[in-house]
Amino acid sequence: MHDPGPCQSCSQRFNSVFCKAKDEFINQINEQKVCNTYKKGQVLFNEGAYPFGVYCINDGKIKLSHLGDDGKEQIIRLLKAGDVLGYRALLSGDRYSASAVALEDTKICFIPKELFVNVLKLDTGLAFEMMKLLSDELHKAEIKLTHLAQKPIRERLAETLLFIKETYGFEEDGITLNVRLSREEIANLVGTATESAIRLLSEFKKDGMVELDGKKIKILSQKQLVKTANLQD
Amino acid sequence: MHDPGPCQSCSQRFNSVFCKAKDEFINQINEQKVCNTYKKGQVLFNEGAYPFGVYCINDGKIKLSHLGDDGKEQIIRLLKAGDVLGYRALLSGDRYSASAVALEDTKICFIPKELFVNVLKLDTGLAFEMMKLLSDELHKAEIKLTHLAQKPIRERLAETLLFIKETYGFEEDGITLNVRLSREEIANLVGTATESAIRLLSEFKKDGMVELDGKKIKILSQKQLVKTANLQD
DNA sequence: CATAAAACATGATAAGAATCATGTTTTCGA
DNA sequence: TCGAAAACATGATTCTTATCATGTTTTATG
Repeated sequence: MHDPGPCQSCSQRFNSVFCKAKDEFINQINEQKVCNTYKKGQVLFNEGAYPFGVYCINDGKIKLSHLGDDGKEQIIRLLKAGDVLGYRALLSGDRYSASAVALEDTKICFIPKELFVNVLKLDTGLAFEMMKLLSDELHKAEIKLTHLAQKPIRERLAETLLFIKETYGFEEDGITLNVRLSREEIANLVGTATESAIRLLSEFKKDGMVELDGKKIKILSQKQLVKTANLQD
Repeated sequence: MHDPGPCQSCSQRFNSVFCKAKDEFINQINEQKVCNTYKKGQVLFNEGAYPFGVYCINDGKIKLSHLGDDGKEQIIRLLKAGDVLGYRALLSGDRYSASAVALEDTKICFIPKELFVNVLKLDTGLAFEMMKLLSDELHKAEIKLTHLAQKPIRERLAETLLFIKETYGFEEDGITLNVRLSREEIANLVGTATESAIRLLSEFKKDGMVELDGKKIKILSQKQLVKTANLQD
């Protein structure tokens, strides 16, 4: 349990999809929210479980991942403060299709399903924000899908490093990725074998693109990384 | 130009996402819709263009595809009568991220952006249907993404054939897939090289799972195909 | 109907990536 | 702080898949 204070003055108030929700509803959410702290590695929800609401990250980092048919993890999204999760299953009327696990100690507020749906019904602006969020996620998924189908692993790893940087940014030094991921997690993000991810990271190091220090990854040449990723736009 | 008659009595009235829209809005859509016929191979819209509305398929089949960074097509969705397309870009406020091409002669109604957005604002039920549609598509994309990352091509081809069957069904004979796709298109759906798709289809034939007659594909053993696809659920 | 172009097919080869094996380093809990 | 387990690293090998090459069949079009 933690107390991030009222939603109205939450540090993420204008970062999340709720940014445009009417004050009236923000007040309601504030009254009904339940806040919690999750330790690194703790599970918010598991694939297959029923959703009872949505989660709003106040501080910390979360990974969302599927289990493939042969039991291998595929990380489908990385989430940070201000991000909302759990809405996909809820809006589909499904069970969760992915598990959510904290990548570090994370503060999260839970908003019950009934309230969320009710606010969504009454606040058109929020509904449109939700549709935009879903559309954007769908877009990203389709791009990723195309890259998985068409790009070699070297390019995808470079792209993944850039994606991690976009998502979590750098530490104060301006070059160290601001998240600790295991090599296996990086592989499960790229969609490859752990050994391949390790090997290619070593190559990237040899090529002077990154510096490796345990789980710390420093980006030495973003330019070269972009080139290696071979992105069109 | 074609006249499918009024939306109120459209054959797809209760097949599309508009199934639950209020009569009042169906009337408005009916007044403002513009219907058109597209010949096989004709383009509805191109990746990069601005969306001016959404399309509702009255009859026919459409493929939605991205161009990968190296110019290779990746088919991301197959659409049929009752399906709506073009909403992703519109709701994101983006340009189209995919092109839409008719797989056969297709009758389509166009609904202008302003009307669509307006109806979405006023009809909560429709907004929720849209959110459900987007969530379902996102779910499918995430599953496909996982399979692309983790499954061998043989399994993915089997899965693709089953997917085509789910989408378009069989012809009157009950075994021939009710769509004509080139081997290249099948490959671009699976995410593989054309030659690999051809080769594996031949193997499937040898194994007695399918029968091939030009672009006609007959499913001889769906059971075996499911097994080959190695699906969990 | 003839003919060119596109699509299909199949073999050979090469490249990419997974898997297996083994050793080292780091992490974490008793 | 010690010891076991997990994570990391790297080489060797195998398997999968793409690419290249060539020939055949189908399709479209003047």
